[in-house]
Amino acid sequence: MSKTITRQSEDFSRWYTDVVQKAELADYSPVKGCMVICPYGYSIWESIQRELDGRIKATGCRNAYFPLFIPESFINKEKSHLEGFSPECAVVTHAGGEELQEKLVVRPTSETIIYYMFSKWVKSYRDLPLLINQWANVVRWEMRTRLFLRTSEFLWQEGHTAHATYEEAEARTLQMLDEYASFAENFLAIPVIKGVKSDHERFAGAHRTYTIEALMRDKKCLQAGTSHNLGQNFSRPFEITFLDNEGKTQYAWQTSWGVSTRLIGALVMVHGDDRGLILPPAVAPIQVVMVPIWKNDGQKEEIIRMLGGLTTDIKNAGLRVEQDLRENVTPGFKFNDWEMRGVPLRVECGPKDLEEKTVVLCRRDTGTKEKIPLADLTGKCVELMPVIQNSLLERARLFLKENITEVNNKEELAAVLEDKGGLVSAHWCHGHSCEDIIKQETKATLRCIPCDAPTEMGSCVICGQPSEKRVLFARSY
RNA sequence: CGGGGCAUAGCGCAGCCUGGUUAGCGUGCCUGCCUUGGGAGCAGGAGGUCGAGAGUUCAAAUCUCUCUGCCCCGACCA
Repeated sequence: MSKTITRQSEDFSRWYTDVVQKAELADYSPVKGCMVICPYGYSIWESIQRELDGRIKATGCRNAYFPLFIPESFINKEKSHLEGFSPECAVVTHAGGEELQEKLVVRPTSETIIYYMFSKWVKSYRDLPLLINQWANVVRWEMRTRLFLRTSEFLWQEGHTAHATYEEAEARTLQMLDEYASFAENFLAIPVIKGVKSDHERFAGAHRTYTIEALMRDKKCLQAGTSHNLGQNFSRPFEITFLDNEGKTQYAWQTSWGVSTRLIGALVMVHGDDRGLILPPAVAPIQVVMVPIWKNDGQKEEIIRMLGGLTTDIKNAGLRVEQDLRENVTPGFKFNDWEMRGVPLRVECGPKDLEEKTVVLCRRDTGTKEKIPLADLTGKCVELMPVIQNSLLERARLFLKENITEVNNKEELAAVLEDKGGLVSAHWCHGHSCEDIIKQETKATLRCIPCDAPTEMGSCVICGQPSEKRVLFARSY
């Protein structure tokens, strides 16, 4: 393994792969397109899970678990769902040494199997709303894969709900979109744009798809989460019906929503720099790392004792702290190593500090080093956590803002996408052919119709037909 | 599925064109010494079906053929 990672400016894509592997987030598996999530990477996922699971439950959902295998006929029940997913499904044809009577699809998403069960569970309007979430792995046989961003198997949570009215389902769809946006911004320090997908980019089987879009440091966009209003598209084929309070049979109105391990890829690409990962304190598995420095055995003992005391203090203050007592590597190596892993704060403690009753505190996000009196260390660490968290969010917000460009014609749109990159805000007629022309000519896709876009009369940058809102286009992952 | 490339130690590579001692280098790993305030140094050591199969030859990592796998570009894509 080489000592340095590729610079972002040199090759962002290689930088990303280097960081993911060298920070030990993930590794390539022997199975094509699949990845191994390493302990450090998995602890980030656990951190995401813990927080998001709490937020989801707070909205009234309960966790459940549905099978990995779905009867092939289930996938076939909803036409656009089938068309969307069947090309990328892994299918089990044999088991127990025999050919199966009905093939089993390894879930690419669980709408069908969950709604089969919903049809058994929902009988009365009193059973609604039904609010279920599951944490699971799903499989989609992608042609081109990238660690965390698109792998054949990935981990996610998928929420599935059933409601008595369209309005309730729409409200739940938007509620979860807001939860995701709030989670991304406040926990991951990733600012996002909330919006609606075009008909073309809509989830296979959905009535309407909402998205949160984030901008990576290479100015490419990433869909960081989605929330779908499914209408009655699934409740009809799966016969999820209930008797309303007038005794009439009604089909349920449904939603589904999810975020995945892709969020880890977003964390890397939104905050990272040439030294590696930068983790916001809220999500960081290790928030403070303690590095001892010594010249001889006498000092070593004394410094380790002092470090141990400080570590306990910091831990008791509620922070996630770890000591790096490895003896076979130098302090310099450790500095670089922990910077690679994105730990927000590093405490250096050596002979000089012992003498002066201080330590050196180094911030990962700014790189600044500060000499701190021993007595002030814990307080300072606690105080810096929200400061760093906020500083990362503000930095990312500014970057996002600076990289949304309004354009008013096709030439401008192409030029901005080519030279500046980022998101372009343009008028569009809602026609699929215009969307497609832009994709063909600029490789940019329609990311979303932003929820907060003001009404503004204009004309489609391709066909010139009237438009009431600007929408966002960008090249994306 | 179309175009291009690669396959030799855990990882990254050289050797192949022009066949010929015991297949080498960097890094990582192990042991010891010495070091430690920004990726230390020295010494010793372990580690190889040279992707698989067949052929040519006295002799194949090296030449020929077949197969397999992977990577890049395109096409495709929640």
